[in-house]
Amino acid sequence: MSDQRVLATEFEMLAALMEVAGQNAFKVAAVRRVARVLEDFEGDLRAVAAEPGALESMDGVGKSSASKIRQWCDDGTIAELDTLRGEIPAGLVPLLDVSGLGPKTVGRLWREADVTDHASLRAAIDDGRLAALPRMGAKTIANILDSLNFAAQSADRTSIGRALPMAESLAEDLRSVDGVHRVEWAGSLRRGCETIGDIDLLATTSEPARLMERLTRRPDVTKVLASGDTKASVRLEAGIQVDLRVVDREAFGAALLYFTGSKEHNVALRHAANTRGMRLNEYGLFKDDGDETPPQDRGMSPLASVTEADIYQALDLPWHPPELRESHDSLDAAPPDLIDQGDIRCDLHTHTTASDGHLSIADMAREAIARGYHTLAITDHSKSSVQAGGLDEQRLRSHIDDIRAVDASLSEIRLLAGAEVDIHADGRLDYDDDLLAELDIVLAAPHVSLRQSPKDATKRLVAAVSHPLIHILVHPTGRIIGRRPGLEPDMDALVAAAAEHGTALEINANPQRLDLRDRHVRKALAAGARITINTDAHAAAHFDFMRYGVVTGRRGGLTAKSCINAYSASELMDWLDR
DNA sequence: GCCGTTTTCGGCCCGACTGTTTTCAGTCG
Repeated sequence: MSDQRVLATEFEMLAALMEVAGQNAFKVAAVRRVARVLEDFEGDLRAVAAEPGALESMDGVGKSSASKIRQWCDDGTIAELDTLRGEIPAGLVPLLDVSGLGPKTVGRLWREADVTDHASLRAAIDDGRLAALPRMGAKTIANILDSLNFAAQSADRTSIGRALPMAESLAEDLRSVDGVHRVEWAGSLRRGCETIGDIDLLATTSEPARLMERLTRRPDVTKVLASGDTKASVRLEAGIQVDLRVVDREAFGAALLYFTGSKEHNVALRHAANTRGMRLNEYGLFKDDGDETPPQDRGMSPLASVTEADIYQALDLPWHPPELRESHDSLDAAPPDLIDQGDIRCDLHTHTTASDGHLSIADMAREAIARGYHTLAITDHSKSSVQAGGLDEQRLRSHIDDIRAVDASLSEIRLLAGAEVDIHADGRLDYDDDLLAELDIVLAAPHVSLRQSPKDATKRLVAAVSHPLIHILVHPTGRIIGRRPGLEPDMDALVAAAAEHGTALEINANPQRLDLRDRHVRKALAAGARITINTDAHAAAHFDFMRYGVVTGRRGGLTAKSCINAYSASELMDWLDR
């Protein structure tokens, strides 16, 4: 793992321990912010640390954190963190993730009931120590126990590939309730994050009670966590939490903005409002008259509230698409004109029954035609991918003939004969150049040796993108979200080589991969490299993964102009032949 | 701990809901 990733988890741990120790919440938030900055950092951290003042010039990093980072670079530890680790049991930190337990309660459990981890918390519940504490009623304890049991059997975050279809079906169900005017999802799902914590739904209706009842009485609800006039929270069988808020129609934009987040974007917006003599909450943007009582409770009319765009405009800020509302996105700079799914006109990475796909060449072509594409590349695995039925030289030659034959029979679409060629650990390719030259399109991919050192990975991938016959480096790191981290090449070096040699970098749209990831896309674009978004389809339904790739591109600031898939058929052919 | 067209000190987003309380602390998003 890279220095900054390791250090980010150290700062995250520092923040958690400070919380349990009862330290000032703003300090904790500041430390946590540094963890995020480190998480997002791309480049050579030690080089930056060695340059006087460079760390301090990063947003959110001050003198104290800079000194901790340098300390860690020098001797691998942070004194303050070591001290806290010595004082506070490590087992308390995971308790912060148990729903309903916050820093105050965890601190109390530790100091007043000798709780040090999950197991001792259960023991304290069993032997009645918890019930003996003030403000620890039967319901509170039952909720803690329930959360403990839930946490024990479910993953903490859900892939966007699972959450988005779920949100679509929930929203459809709720839209059918009498009186409902509108239902939309917000939160990290709307921002297109690769994993999401829970599904946030926002609704307008003339009959809130009816809507709340529809959600809380769904057959797949396993627990109702909260249920009020304007808010309900439930847990579904699928192990995911759904929050539903009902808002007034006139306040929908303010509410959507608020519940979409990110938290940091909201804070920045509210700050912007404050400096302009205004006050922003989920009911609208109001003139700040200094009165503590919320303006909407005093019958004040908002300056803006109906749409998100109204609010940005009233703040004199450019509108930000949800995908560009993260902590690292600037509030003042006008966002680029992001690519849309409608801009996508081809899929350049797909598989057939020749290797490990489920459909024939002709069936794949039909799926692509149904999606309005002008071109489809058939790119089965190369010989080293034995487990995937990779093609040896002879089979590939006959596969090329098969693709050309089907292509000749179709007028609606152009089929490209391609291959997804393994990049060996040392950077060599799985086929000879003579054979690669016979293909219309050549993809290179790392499939094995995904734990090699960053240095070796960089060498390997730079060799691939520098090869004159390679058009695209696909799923460049080989990561699988939540399962394996994949390669950690020097992205600066990789995107620079890709830009220099005119090789495109893929955003693999499979929601388990999303590789390149959003921040790498940003880097690639800054270096002038081309991006392509492909589904890696092995079956008909996989063509629909495209939207996850598009949203990842959008999070990286991708425009149609920089994306190969938005080219016309002739532009694409020119690019392939260059 | 961080930051500055209010500020180098004194703030730091703000409201809903729950549970345990007779007015509010803690958590969550």
